[in-house]
Amino acid sequence: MLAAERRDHLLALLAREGKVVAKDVAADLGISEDSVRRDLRDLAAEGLCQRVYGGALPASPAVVGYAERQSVTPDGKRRVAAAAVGLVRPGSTLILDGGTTALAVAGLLPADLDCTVITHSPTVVAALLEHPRAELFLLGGRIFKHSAVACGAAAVEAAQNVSADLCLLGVTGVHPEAGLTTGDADEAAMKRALAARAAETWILASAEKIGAASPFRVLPWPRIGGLVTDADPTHPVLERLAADGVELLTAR
Amino acid sequence: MLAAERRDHLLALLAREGKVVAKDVAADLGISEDSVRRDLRDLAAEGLCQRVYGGALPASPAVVGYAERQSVTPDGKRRVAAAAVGLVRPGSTLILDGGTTALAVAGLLPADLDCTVITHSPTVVAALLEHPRAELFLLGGRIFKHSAVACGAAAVEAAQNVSADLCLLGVTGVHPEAGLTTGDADEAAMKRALAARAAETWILASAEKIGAASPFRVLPWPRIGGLVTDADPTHPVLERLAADGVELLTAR
DNA sequence: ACCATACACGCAGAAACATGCAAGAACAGG
DNA sequence: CCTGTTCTTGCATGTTTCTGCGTGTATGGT
Repeated sequence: MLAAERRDHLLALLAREGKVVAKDVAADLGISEDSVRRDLRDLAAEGLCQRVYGGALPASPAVVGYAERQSVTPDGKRRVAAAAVGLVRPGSTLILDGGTTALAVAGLLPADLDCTVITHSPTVVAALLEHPRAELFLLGGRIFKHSAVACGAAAVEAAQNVSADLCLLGVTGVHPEAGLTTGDADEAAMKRALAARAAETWILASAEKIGAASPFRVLPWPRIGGLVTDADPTHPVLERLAADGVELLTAR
Repeated sequence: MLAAERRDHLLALLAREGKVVAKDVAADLGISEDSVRRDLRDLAAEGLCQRVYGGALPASPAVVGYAERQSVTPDGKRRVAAAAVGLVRPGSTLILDGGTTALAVAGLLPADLDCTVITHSPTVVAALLEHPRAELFLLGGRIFKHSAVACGAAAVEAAQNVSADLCLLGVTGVHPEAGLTTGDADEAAMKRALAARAAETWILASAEKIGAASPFRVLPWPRIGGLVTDADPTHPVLERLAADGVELLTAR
């Protein structure tokens, strides 16, 4: 049985039965419960299911729809997201970006987390609906379909009215000269607006983003609180960042 | 039986029966009363139910909305939604409410529909992401979790800046004296704001809503363009509406 | 005021979980 | 074809979480 096959089986089971019990599946397929748990954890990180004690339940259709359009969330993003979760303090206010990495963060936040989450991503909202103690605030605006987030003048303006302790931002490039970059101008403007409204901004960037550059700059790169990545800390770009006083959090 | 599943079961029961008796549920599911009590205590702590001696009652009428999201869209709502789709003109601007009925409308809109959709529901946005020619505008604000839509002052204010040709609004009650009603005050205010920004407002109400009344009024009922329902047009409430000049569209 | 029932609390066994580790398979490069 | 590497998988470990039971207390009905 291939790993991918197992994943498909779990998703199919989830769709058909409405739930998955780790123990039962393990027995049915003749594999260890650990593997099932590992698979479920990965699926949950991609927003394709909701992990619960003993197994998993279907995620909200909105999240599944978005997650399926993306390719599988690579391991790097999952690790980065898991590390970033540690930055979130209970009782604080968090600005959470859109995109797969930020979505993975949302999926990995503890279910009973007591904090306020501000986001411009409908998908992140959907992922956090089941968190009873999380207060959600959605920044509206024109929807940029490619990444399914609100962008444009209205969204940037809406962002002016909020303040937060921490902002977690995903980018597609972390480059010495270009700074922190992304692939769309409106999106870059929105990310910039978000970063400006938080006391501290941390960047989420899996290894393949380090040293890469996209067309539009979000921020000149020393202007951030820290960076979460799974890349080797000895990477020249990261060493230069560290020398500039940017805190690095290495995900493993 | 998973713990999370038990919780869902309790919420569904609460929505369907209007109450939960700890002893009965324990016997039905073959679990100890302590577990049921523990679950109810947790749910109450999350504001999802109201704990009473012997069991629990729904926290607010809005909880019904929450439970509805779990189950499949009933046939009546689907018929109403299908009929409402016919009201949407290509090239026009549409304000679409949150809630299951409006979501069903979103799901039934033709894939190549060329129009602008304004909504305060992240779920509706997710449903329309695959419509390449649809321009989406999301109204942000504090998320009202029970129905997963943006509400509150910020959302109402955001609504002031849009205008549309048609507004499709779901309500939970259509009553001769109470008017058009829903289960939450903020939600009612939001729906009112949406209706005010459209040239014409149509109400979506499946048969069980006709003659029912919820705590909070959205609009006094003659102030609408039309009503889509699958109820019998000879229903006294509908006849009175028709006499007041409200257009009726009967879904079959 | 009395009694039956519901309840909260603490406890202990059981189940689920995360983590580290090692054996094996798949893979890439020479 | 061989070798070193990476990835996967199952197992062992310790930890956390859940659940049912016993005890004593609170509540509501009679």
